[in-house]
Amino acid sequence: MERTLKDLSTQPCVLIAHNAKFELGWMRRHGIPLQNFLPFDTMLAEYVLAGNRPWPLDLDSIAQKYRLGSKGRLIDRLMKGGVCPSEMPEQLLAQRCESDVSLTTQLFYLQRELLEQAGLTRVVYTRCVTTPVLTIMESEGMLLDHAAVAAEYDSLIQRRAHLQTALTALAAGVNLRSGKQMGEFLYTTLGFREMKDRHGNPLRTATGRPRTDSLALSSLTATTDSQKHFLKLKQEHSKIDSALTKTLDFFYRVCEERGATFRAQFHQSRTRTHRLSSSGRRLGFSDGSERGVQFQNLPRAYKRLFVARNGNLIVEADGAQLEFRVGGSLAHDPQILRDVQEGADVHRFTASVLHRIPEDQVTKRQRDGAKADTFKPMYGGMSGTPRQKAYYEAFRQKYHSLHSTQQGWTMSVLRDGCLRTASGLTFYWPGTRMDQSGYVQNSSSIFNYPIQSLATAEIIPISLVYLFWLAAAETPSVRFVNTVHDSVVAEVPAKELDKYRALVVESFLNRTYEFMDKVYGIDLYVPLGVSIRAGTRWGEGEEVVTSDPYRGGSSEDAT
DNA sequence: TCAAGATGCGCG
DNA sequence: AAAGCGCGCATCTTGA
Repeated sequence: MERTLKDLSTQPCVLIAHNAKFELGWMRRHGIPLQNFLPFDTMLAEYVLAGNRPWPLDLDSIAQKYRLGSKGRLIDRLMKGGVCPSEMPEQLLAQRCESDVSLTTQLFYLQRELLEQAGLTRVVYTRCVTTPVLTIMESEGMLLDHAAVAAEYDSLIQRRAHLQTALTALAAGVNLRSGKQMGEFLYTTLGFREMKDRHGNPLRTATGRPRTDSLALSSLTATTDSQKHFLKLKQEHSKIDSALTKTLDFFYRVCEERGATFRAQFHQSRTRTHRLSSSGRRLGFSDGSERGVQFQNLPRAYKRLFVARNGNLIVEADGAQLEFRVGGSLAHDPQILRDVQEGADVHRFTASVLHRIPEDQVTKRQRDGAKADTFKPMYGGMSGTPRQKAYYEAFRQKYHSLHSTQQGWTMSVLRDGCLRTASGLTFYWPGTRMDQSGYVQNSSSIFNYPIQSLATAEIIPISLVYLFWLAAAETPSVRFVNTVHDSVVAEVPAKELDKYRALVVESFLNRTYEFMDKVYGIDLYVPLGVSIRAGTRWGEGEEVVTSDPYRGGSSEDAT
């Protein structure tokens, strides 16, 4: 007897598909509930087997690699050419569907063996259980506040016009957006001296052109008032121009023409560390332009332009110091554990070394300025001023267990060309060598991948999946709208806020510990923490930090 | 005229 | 000689 997908969706069911999010998206649009489907995604399986190797992930390429034959090219060409399936030869289309199903099935059986041999089955399922959640989240989109967007847009448009007039007077005929023209103007016409490294070599772009980005501009020594004036105007112009062209112009049009809501996609197989990436769904506008904005690099200052639907609250849950703590767990670093237990202010330590003063004399300004340096040495950062280097050295000494663990990773890559990490996911750096000075190629990536990967490709997705399904059962009117590496954003009715907060703590801490232990055999040595912020607009509201209540951590208000 | 590369800039 | 990691999008430049 034939059963429909809708029948199947009422009981637990494994769905085997290549790029399952695509199929799940169609099922969702047809009103089929997704909670009973466990996908096995052959694309994600291949991605997990690849680790950080850039293997092709389309079904055709994989089928060829496994010698499963190739699917018909004609339908592919028609699809690419934008032909609607209803216009395609029915016979060919049916053949193509059957061939896809057959290829995917054969691929599944082959991958199942390979994954088991490699100890990667659990990693694949961790990826796969995230897919239905992302499918639903992608379909929600995020809502802008029309009035707030319009006000910000008008003010930036005006300001940019003003800056443009002023800059044109100072740099007639120079295209402010052209690095080439800007470089000639700065370093030839105005005669600025380029930023140099400590050996006196100019810091150039990859192709040897002088840099004109904001960092380079702020390093220039302006001698005259008009030079100072120009630099100031140009830096402000770059910032405003980038905000307008990349973000606000799009927001404004979305509000005017698209009901103030826009969507993005999440990609599970794009990054080397297996964290997610995002890209915007492109929208066409009345001026003929077509553009999109992704969800993971929105300017922080513009979070306040987003609101929840139905007058609800926007709630952001954030993994506290996530990579630092996960690094501490992987290395069993007692100093990181102490820092977390005592709620130490890591940036204050940075500032005290940089400014050579005791920690209790560090000002807020010095502390904030030190933030950029704090975690640079965690991923192998070495270069900088003598004081920065002194700090990097101090970091390596203070967290010596972390550093020696990372060196151990580097040594095993030198020996084997690859590194198997805590989850089993393996990264490959073939041909890695040490040079005369003792510097190992790829060492920064080797320091980073195991930490970034466990933190943002395993821990947060699992927390998200637990939170999503707990909320579906207990606070069903909560709508999940975004996730950004260490955070989850949801729209929550005010009267359900307390209940939702409890679910966040339960999922980000207890359930995640349980999963990491049962599935991966990983006992997190440093407790995780989660901070929650709830407000009418995204990013507003008091932040409340919770450390693990069962591991001696404390609950405190963040400052 | 078009595609690919380079650059700059936003986020964690 | 130099050396934090990971992304996506807009714009300009380059080369065919």
